[in-house]
Amino acid sequence: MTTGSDRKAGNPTIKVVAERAGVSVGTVSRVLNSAGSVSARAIERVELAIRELNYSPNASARQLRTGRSGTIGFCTRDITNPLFAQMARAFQEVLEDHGLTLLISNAFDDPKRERDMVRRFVEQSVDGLILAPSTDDGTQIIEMAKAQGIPVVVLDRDSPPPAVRVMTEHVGGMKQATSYLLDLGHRDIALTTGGSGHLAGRYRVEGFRRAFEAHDLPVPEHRILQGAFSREFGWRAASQLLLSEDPPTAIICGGTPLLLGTLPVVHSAELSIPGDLSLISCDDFDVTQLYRPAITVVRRDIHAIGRTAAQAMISLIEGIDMPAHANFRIPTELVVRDSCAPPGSLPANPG
Amino acid sequence: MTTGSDRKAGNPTIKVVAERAGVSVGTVSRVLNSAGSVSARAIERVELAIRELNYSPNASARQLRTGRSGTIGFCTRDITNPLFAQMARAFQEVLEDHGLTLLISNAFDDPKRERDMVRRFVEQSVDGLILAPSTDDGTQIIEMAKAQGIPVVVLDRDSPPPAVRVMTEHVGGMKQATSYLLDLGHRDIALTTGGSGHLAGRYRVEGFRRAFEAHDLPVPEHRILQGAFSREFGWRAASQLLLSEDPPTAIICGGTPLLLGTLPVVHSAELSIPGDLSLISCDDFDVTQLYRPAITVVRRDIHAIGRTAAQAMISLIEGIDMPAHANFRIPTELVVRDSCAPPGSLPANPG
DNA sequence: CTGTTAGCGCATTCAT
DNA sequence: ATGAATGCGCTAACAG
Repeated sequence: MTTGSDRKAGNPTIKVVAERAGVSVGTVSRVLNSAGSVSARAIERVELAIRELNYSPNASARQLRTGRSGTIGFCTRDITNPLFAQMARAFQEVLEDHGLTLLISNAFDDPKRERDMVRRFVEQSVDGLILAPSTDDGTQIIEMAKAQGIPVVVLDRDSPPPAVRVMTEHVGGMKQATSYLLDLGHRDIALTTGGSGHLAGRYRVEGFRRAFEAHDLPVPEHRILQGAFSREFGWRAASQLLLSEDPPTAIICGGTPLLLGTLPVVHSAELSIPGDLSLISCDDFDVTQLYRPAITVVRRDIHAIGRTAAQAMISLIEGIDMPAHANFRIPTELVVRDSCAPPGSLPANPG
Repeated sequence: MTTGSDRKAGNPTIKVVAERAGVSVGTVSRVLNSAGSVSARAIERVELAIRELNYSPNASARQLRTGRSGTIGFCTRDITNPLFAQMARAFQEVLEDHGLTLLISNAFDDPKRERDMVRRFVEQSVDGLILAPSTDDGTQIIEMAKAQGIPVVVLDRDSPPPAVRVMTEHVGGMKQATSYLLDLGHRDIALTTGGSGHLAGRYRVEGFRRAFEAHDLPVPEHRILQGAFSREFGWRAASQLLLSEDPPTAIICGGTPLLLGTLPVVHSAELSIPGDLSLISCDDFDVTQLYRPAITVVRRDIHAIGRTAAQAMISLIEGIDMPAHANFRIPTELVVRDSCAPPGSLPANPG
């Protein structure tokens, strides 16, 4: 006996249910959708038939007919990143309450795949799309979705209207983190973050600069390393920074993947934190909380972001009036832990 | 101007494309599916029309007609868990090569939601389902899917045939880890892991026991804490273990969430690793690699598991003969790092 | 309150 | 090589 043989068992259709219940398909459809009025007796008989047949309506047919699917697509850059994983959870929490199902897909940080996934979602007639495109090219994707009249919520990224945006106060958050280091006495601070194609990257750089300006200090442009929001780049940047003749006394990592790339370099260079190097990361997940010393972070409420985005989506779908280019801004908070100290607290790296 | 107004822009249909290209819908369909034979000239005209109209076929209609959707559903217990997130990536890698799209859903560790999600997937007529049910009750879910004739691959869990299973060698892995500790001189070793409703939980306990038996030592049943694969339970178990009069000299955490729950307790009890306590975890992710001291783990190749499962799925779908109850077993490997030492290496916790 | 019917967009069979 | 016609399962409009 082999598997893969008995495909297409031919599930019961609404017609079979109708026959079994001794009513018409119209009536079955009405009880299925709690629409129109049906006699208690009919409801009972239909429900019985449904149970007996283990009937489950064919979503394709329903979608074809109604144009709606009851699903929302979320296209992540990398589902492996806790940022997106946690957001997905938050989305789901509110979408569920509205009978919507979240479908998650993973673009591997590849713009081409991203486009494919969005197209898939559109073809599947999702009722809405939550996007966090990997580059500003993402605009194209957003347009694509909107051209189909599908409501779009965009995360941490600019977007042509009408699309609702949910953004983080990166500028303020980064300015606060940088100022904190400056106040501690650091002057040689480095920032590693995502590329300029990313709004989040640009804003972080902006906040970094503003802190120096507010302190009447020159901005150390050469300490701004802007590459990608990847572990890989985090590693490269940290290597360049820490393995040089003249390492900075502090590093701010503009995202968890950057931190994950930085830590191994810190370890292999046998640098102690915060003795040899002060460290701040953006976003607060397991590593930052459990690492010893615990890492100071610029935190944002992922859950709040997720809920806000999902709520906005609901409003869009339900046709509730909403400013064409609504823009929700989520604040950040500096969580001070043990990874920062005044520079030179301990003798520098032997060598 | 408000959003949420211009819904249902009425995407072009195959009929519109046909008119524009000056051919029949049948011909358009043929070029769309590279089926039958079409003249080069017709192909050209159709493709042009498609581009001009930015046409994209309606998946619902296609699915309704063919019964296939080109999608595989993956129902995770918790997408926030790197285990599932990484598996998802691996699935995708191979599915993509076969033109299949992975749809991920998140069950929040709730069997009821799990059932809902699977039902959703079935209704959406996914071509296959990859499941890792949260409890043995999951059997019901699996049956549900199979009743519809949908190929199912089950991860780390028993299942009634026909469903392909991909399992980890938990018994051997745990036995090896326990033996390692035993050989180091530990006698009071605790194991925290998921409940008995989980195959992975049962197998780990089994391996733990076998190690003691192989050393002709009595099995410390009272040190086996079997609850859930959650951070919450990890925390409770560790608290009970470490905040007692008589703490064990070593703990094995049967999964990353357990470790994440254990670490905070270790910190607040001000225990040093491996001085006061030796620690081993199952599965190797960021925390275990980057934590100082780096944590010894029972590693399994998540990527291999994912690829194997996806390959099996492809075989099932393509109707390739495969033993009805095929069972792939994935080995584990003990990665020794710095979190274990002989017991009593340092004076115990003051008190 | 209920039955009948048209048609959603597409793949496919049968002619030609 | 192509066009015409049929029906996948369902909802919604209409008639009764």
